[in-house]
Amino acid sequence: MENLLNRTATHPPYLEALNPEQREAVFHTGNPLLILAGAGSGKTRVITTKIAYLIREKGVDPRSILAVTFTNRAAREMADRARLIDDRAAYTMLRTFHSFGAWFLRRNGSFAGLDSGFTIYDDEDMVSLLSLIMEKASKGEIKHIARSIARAKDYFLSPDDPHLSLIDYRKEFRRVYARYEERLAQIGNVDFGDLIKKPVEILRTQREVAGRFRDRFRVIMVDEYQDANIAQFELLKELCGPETYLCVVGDDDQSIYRFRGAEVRNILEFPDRFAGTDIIRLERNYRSIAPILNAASSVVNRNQGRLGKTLIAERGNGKKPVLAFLPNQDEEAVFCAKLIENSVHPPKGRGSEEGKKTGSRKTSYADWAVLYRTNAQSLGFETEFLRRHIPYRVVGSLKFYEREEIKDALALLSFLVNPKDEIAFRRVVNKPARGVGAATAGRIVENAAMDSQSMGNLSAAAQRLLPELSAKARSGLEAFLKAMESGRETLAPRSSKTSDGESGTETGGRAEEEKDTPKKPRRKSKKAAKTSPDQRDEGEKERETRKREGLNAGEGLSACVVRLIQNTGIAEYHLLHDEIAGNQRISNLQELANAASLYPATEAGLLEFLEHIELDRSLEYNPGGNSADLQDLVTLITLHNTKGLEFRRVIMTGIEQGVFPRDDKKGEELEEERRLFYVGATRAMDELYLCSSALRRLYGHTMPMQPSLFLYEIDKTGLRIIGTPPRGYITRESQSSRGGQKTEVPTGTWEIGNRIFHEDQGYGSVIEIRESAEGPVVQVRFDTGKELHFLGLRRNSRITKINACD
DNA sequence: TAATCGATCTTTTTT
DNA sequence: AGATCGATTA
Repeated sequence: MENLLNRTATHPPYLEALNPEQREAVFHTGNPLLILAGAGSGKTRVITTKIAYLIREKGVDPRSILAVTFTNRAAREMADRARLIDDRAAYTMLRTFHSFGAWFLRRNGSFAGLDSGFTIYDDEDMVSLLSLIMEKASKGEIKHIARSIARAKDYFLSPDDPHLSLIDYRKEFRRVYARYEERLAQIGNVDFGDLIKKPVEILRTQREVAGRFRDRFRVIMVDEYQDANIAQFELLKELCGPETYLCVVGDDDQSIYRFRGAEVRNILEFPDRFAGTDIIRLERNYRSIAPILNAASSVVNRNQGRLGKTLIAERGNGKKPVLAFLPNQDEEAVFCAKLIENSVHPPKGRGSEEGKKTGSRKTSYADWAVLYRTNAQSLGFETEFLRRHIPYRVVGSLKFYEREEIKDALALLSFLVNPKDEIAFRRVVNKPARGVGAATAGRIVENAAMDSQSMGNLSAAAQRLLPELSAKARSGLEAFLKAMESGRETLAPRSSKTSDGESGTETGGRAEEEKDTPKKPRRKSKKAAKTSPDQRDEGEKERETRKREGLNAGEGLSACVVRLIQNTGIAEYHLLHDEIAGNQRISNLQELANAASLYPATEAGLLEFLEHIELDRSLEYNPGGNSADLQDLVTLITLHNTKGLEFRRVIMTGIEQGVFPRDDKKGEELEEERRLFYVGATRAMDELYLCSSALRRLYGHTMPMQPSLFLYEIDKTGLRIIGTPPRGYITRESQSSRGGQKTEVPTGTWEIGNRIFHEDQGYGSVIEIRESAEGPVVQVRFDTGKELHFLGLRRNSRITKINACD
């Protein structure tokens, strides 16, 4: 078949660019197709080309194509690239799994007792709801249960499922989960898991709905299939009828979301689940030079459970990856900064030579990415980069929306669209204090539940209860209700009974498409979650007073936001409540209002705004001036977030045992960490740097670190090693059987001559040891010449023994 | 009733 | 270091 395809006359240029395997994947029809696409093998190109090909060569209606991704970024990129080939691609439905689920439920949720005006609860809301159910439990327990419930939904397990104990074996789990579901149903909202689980349930029970969807989507494509969880697999199964063409793309070596319920099993067993599956492998890597690919592969090759594939480096040979041993995390940041500075502004004399090596291409900040395992690690790099004026952006899910004041404002908005939202109501009804305490709030909630008339409407219940309350509570509650009403007034009257009357008949079907397609209010609110400290100027003062008197209401929905946060007193509350950060909080609220201005001042617009916030919190901020023309930035990013991205030069940091991988990782979890390493390393096109520090501040203390297990799994001859390797690294064979072996420096015993590190004093040596009632006292002479005594066994000691490796 | 202090505990990844 | 919890205080 491949030969045949190759011989076929001339293809349009957009197809000419493909290699034979890619072309085969694009042309494939009929059976289900599994594309095993290694890192950098051009899978996005295949999917987007395939969409375009189906539309223009096969006459497929773009509206009958559904393409699902896992991240909003991937969805966006795919849409852009497909549209570039053929603008009709704009009419394909290209969404994340969760946004597709939300879209589905807005139209068909009534079959699950869901009103179209639902909002989506995030993890924090989940915890709030659970704490109402588990009154006596600690926050930790509640969080644990919340995780279990989320996981249960990932695995498509309901409270009555016999397999539930596989998720959480505790007896009460089933009961709590059931009550949680009940309560959530009463409120009329959904959590993340529901966005997948509920559509499956509806498709299974409503044959007519399932029929309509199968009718509509004749082609379904799934990107990053290795990240699909069981519930998502079930959703695909329900969407696929006998006529549906299903094509999934994935790479088992890049499965890094197991902790979130992703099942590699899905991809491994795909051919068994979908009869007659054809498999196409894309193994030509166009991104990285061979030495980088070798290093990445040699780590992931240690894994047991994988399909196994061999990537071919189409770009050929090049520079070996650099393995840098640094003394501590501050030096690590300095190392990165210098590396970047030197490449962007090469020291004179060496510049031309450097230029030859990397080709004539000029190096820019944007060529660089600094990768780390946990978000917290970004801080050190930010500090160092700020100091050196290295422009950077931080990519990650933004905590902006998790801030107290923002959550408060969102709760007000949520309560406006869904007056049954108990969580939102409880959050803001007594904020600021209005004399409506938890007891009164509880009464209102109960009353709303009892009374059949109000159908759980808390506003109505509150209104009704007013006469029975104490004078203080009454006036407070009245003020709250009035403030909510004032917010409602800013919204255009519900014109044509928006979308909630479509009980049943509505489908993913015909005419409502216009609003799903390209327009979408883009432009992100580029707000820094952290603000650079040196931002206070004189103009600030003036703005402050203006804010004190009233935030400026822009157009659209922002009027609603502003009205609510003013009239409820939430703005004032935060201003007065937090002496230090009050003003910051106000400007955060203003920022939220600005973001809202992009949406129409209608109930539908408000829903859209809320959904957008829940479903896409990815945001990046660059703390330097946010002048739009400053686009040449270094990228700071977690390993997880890099999937799908590529950079010319990548620095992977913190490759130490205990950080990456964490010490408690073993078995399947350790394999996932290896895959994470693989993902990170294969982002690099030209240059890869691996950093490992001897000391790291961790849990508030400076800890001695050992190189990551993964560094032992790479052949040393394939690396260029700089810095001082710890004892043992050079001599130890690269072997796989090193796992679990602990190599710590014992702190309990002290000898004269031991090298130590003190968090304030720096490095030093033990010069004397005495016994005391409280254990050994060590006398240390620091390299600065200073001498101090320490209790050698104190657990929270600020002094740390280190390997004398230099 | 709420704020505050100190002791104690837990440290990921994200739609 | 930061979050969280309990007890104590105003």
